[in-house]
This record gives sequence, structure tokens and C-alpha cells, in this order.
Amino acid sequence: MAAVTGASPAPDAPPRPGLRERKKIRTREAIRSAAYALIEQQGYDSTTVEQIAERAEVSPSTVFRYFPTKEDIVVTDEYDEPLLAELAARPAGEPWTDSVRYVIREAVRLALTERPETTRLRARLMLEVPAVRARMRETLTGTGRTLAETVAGRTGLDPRSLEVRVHVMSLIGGLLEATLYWAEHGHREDYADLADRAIDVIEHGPPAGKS
Amino acid sequence: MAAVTGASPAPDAPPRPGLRERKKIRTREAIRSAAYALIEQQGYDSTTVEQIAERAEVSPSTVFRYFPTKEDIVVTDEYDEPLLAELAARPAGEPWTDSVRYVIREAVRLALTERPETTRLRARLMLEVPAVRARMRETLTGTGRTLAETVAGRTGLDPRSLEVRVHVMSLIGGLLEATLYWAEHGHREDYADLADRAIDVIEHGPPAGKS
DNA sequence: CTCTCTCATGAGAGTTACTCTCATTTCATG
DNA sequence: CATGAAATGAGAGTAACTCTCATGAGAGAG
Repeated sequence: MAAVTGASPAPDAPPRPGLRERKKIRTREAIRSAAYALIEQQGYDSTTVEQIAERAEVSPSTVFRYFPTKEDIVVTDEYDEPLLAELAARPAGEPWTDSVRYVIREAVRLALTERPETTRLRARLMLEVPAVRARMRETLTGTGRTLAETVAGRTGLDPRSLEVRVHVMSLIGGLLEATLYWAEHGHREDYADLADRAIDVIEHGPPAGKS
Repeated sequence: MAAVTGASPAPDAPPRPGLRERKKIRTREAIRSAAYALIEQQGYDSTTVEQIAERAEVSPSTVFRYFPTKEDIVVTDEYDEPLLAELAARPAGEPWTDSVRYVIREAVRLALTERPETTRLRARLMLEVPAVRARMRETLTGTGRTLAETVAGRTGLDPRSLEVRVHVMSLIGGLLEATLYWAEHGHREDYADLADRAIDVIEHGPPAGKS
């Protein structure tokens, strides 16, 4: 128990791959891709965690060690952190909604270039499987809180105020709605444009109607 | 009780109470209040559906017949429909956000007057139990769609357009955020005011900051 | 009032996501 | 190589659902 944790290997150590870590990352990926493959051909509900485990050549226990819920296998992503970092790194003078726009476009471009199938499947699952959608909303709420910090830092507002919370959450919700819309329409429209339109609504309100 | 025996069951009676329906309603309420009572004293997670069934004097099967999920017992409400009707019945000239404000205030007043304990407990559960929160979001999404219809009818916009969807959903999300804020702060602030502030943010954007 | 016919209920078995515990194996380190 | 820590596997256990089938209680027709 004692000082073990604080031992030598942590003066700086940003690049410490660690031979053990490799295996963990590989296992993680194995589980994920096993899940995606099975879900693609059988559907989400008919795919059991046991099947995923078998295909990934690990035990069911291990699957739950890596992902707290079945939905997380599909919902989780390693992209959130770098993107939020990128957001924080944007020029301070830039209006923060523009920063968000920029980062969103980057994210979309990245996802669609590197893993187009997976990206579309995820959007479809979000649309069709309530549990996945729910989980996605929940994790997005988390990134929303982080986003609030960033925004508050930029604007000088209190990140804990109701106003900032509501605004950030409506932004998040709007982007999710854009994603659902995208999937609903068979991914035919440009996702980045949809996201832009969603942000517009949040910023300037909806296009004027009669009343 | 007396008049029940009277000659004709009902003079006009557009709604047909039906002696059988009564029992269903009573069962429904029995399950709900059993759930609330048990949850209040044991917490949500430690309360099983079996316990709820026992206390409501029905079988577990019946509980699931009435409520598709455990969360629904706590999340569901009979108030949504009348409130949406009331919204639709508002004067056509009134700006629709004002209509929403009005209806929200009514809903809050009603809930806090008639079932203050339950209302607070629900808000607390939404805050503390992820599953309940998730389910609430899901059902709110449903009422959001209905709301979109109403709004679209008022404004002449297309209820299926991305813009209307995003705007309505951000409104819903904002109100939910207000509810969470309310619960987080021990229900100390006036909920109707919080809702108003949330709607303000959606309508006019957040208070101006530096950037 | 009685005979159906329908529909709500109860009972029970089955599935599956998840939790916990403990023994074993695998890697890191001195 | 030896020792300690961390990852894995195995297995038992829980609880939320799902399905099916038999029974009982209401509604309506005669």
C-alpha cells in the first residue's frame, strides 16, 4: 500500500507507452470491434455481451471491466479529450461559438475520414436503440460540463450559473439533434452543415415565424 | 356513492368511466404510491420491483403490465396531456414562448400545490439516479415532438425541420436543466423563476460575456 | 339472472445485463 | 530470479425484464 504509487516512474512521463498498456489498449479495441461487427450483422439487441466477449477472446468479466455497460462499448470514444483540448487551445479572441463550430467540423471530418462505417453505425444506433441514445446523452452531459468550464473561462461567466448551464446544454442537445436528423435522413446531408445550422438556432433563435 | 345506483348511468357521459377502468386507475395509483413510499425510505436502487408489487398487493407481472420499466413508475405522469392541451388552447396571438411560460408556471403551481413531496422527490431522483434521469429525458423528448407540432402550427414553420426540432429540444433541455438546478440547490429557489430564466436563455442567448 | 366472451391477473420459467469474490496468470522491478 | 502488483478468468448471485399459459372477474346478450 505504502509509497508504491508514487514510486519513480512519474516525474514527467508523458510518453510512457508501457508494454502492459499496449495490451490493454489492444483488448479495448478488440472488444469494440467485436461488438461493432456482431451488431452490424445481428442488430444491437440480439447481440449479447457473452458473444462479444467470445469474439474478442476475453471473458465476459473482462468486458465489464473495460466498459461499465454494454452501451458504453458503442458510445465511448477516445476523441472527446483531444477535441476539448483543441477547443481550449483556440485563439482567445475568437468568439467561442466559432471555436465550437471549428472543433465540431474537425471532429466530423476526422470521424468520417478515419472510420466512416463506424461513425454511421453509431449514429444509426443512437437513433434506433433507446438505451444507446440515453447513454450518449448522459456522456454528452459530461462533456457539456467540461465545455461549460471552457466557455466560462473565455467569457468570464460563472460556469455553475443556471444561464451558462442551460446554454451549453442546449448547444449539446442541438448537436445531438443534428446527429439524429442526419441518421434519420440516411446520412445524405452534410453533417457539418447540419451542425452549423443547429448552432445557428442556438445562437440566434429559430427562423422567424408568424407568431 | 348513493347516486351511482340511480336509473340511467349518465345523462350525457361523453367519457365512459366504466367500472372496470376504475380498478385499473386504482391499481396504477397503488403501484405508484407504493413505489414512492418504499423509495423514500430505502432509496431507489435498494427498492426492488418485487417489493413494490408486494406493497401494492399485485403480482410483479402486473407491475410490468402497467409500467414498462421500473423508472417509468417514478417518471410517468398524467399531467402532460392536459398541459399540452392547455398550451394548444392559448390565444393564437400570444407569442408562443409566452404560452410555454404560462403553461410551465401552471404546471409548477399545480404540482407543488397538490403533491409537493412527490414533486420534490421526483426532482431529487432525477438528479441522483442516472436511469431515472435518462428515462425522463426520453419521455420529455416525446413531449418535445408534440410541442414541435404545436409550435409549428402557431408559427407556420415545418415541425420536421431541423431548426424547429433543435429549438424545441433546447427548450425542453433547458427546462430539465432548470429542474436539476432546482434539486441541486435543495429546492430553495422558486422553480417557476428558474424555468423563466432558462427560457430567457433559449430565447435571447446567455447574458453577454467578454468574448 | 345466467351464459358467454373478453380482458386483466397470477404464476412460473427463462434470458441477460451486471456485481462480487477468489484463485490464477501475467507483467514490472529490484 | 524473486517478489509484488495488476489483469484476467471462473463462477455464483441478483434483479430487471419477457413470454406463455391457466384462472378469475367484469361486461354484454339472451
